[in-house]
Amino acid sequence: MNAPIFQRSHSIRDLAREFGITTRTIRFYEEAGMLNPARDGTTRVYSDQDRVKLKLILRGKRLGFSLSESRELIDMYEPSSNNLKQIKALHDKIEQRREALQRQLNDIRIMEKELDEAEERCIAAIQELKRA
Amino acid sequence: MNAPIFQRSHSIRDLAREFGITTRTIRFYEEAGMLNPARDGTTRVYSDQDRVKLKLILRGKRLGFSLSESRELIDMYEPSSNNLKQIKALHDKIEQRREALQRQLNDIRIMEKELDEAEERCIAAIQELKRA
DNA sequence: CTGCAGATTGACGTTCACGTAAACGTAATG
DNA sequence: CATTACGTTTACGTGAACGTCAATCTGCAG
Repeated sequence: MNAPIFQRSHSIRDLAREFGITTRTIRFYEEAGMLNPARDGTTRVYSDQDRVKLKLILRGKRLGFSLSESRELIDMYEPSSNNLKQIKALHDKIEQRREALQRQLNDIRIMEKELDEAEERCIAAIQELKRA
Repeated sequence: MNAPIFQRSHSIRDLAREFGITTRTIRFYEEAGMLNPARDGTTRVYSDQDRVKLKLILRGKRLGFSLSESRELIDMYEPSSNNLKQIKALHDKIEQRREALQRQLNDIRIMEKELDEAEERCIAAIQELKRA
């Protein structure tokens, strides 16, 4: 009767603990229409899919995306639409996101280089102080 | 009497135009203590160094850093301190930033992969609709 | 049954990152 | 000289992303 390795459902508290956020935050994402957990009575019950969505939102956040941008990302996982025009619009958004990521990647590379230089100056300053 | 290629000073409007932000934003960054432009009378005069700082702030923004985090990044460029302890603390922060960037880099890689998959599903859906 | 931990729904508060507007100075231009 | 363009400070407004608190409702251990 151990806990199953692959849980199919999670409580709001479990998810909050797992991702290091508060339950308020999770409920807020639901208010924003990004999560639709099932209910056991009034209590929210989160599926593995809900967990994945939450993960996507948080990763988006780490990358500096707004919640509505993250929602776009989530929507890309459900080509539920059967409207060609909508799907093409989605495809465009995917390309836009990809380009945004490329820009970020570039920023990161530049910033890493600059951190390297900053570190060198730092180390040099330490050496200088040691000799003085 | 042409404009010099390397300007030593810039007006607030020039910078705003160059970076696609408003003058209000630039003044706000000054309020936050991240820029200290010289003054010609009351008018702000920005040096090339100020311009670089602004660039750093905006790059930080694109990477999802808060303004105070960006300020930390800026501080790394001026090992003005001659206090060994402070320099070492700075060095630590540089390492922390580097690790944060690594996490971001990882997030980006994952997200790119997921965008690839989303695109595939998208294309598949389009094909499907074409045959129907 | 009692009590208490943990869930829920409002509703209001807060911080960040600016926007917006008012009131004013200054310099060039027609 | 009047207008236009740009600059300044001061102050209040705003949207996003939650925090906090109160009131209420479960479920269950003792």
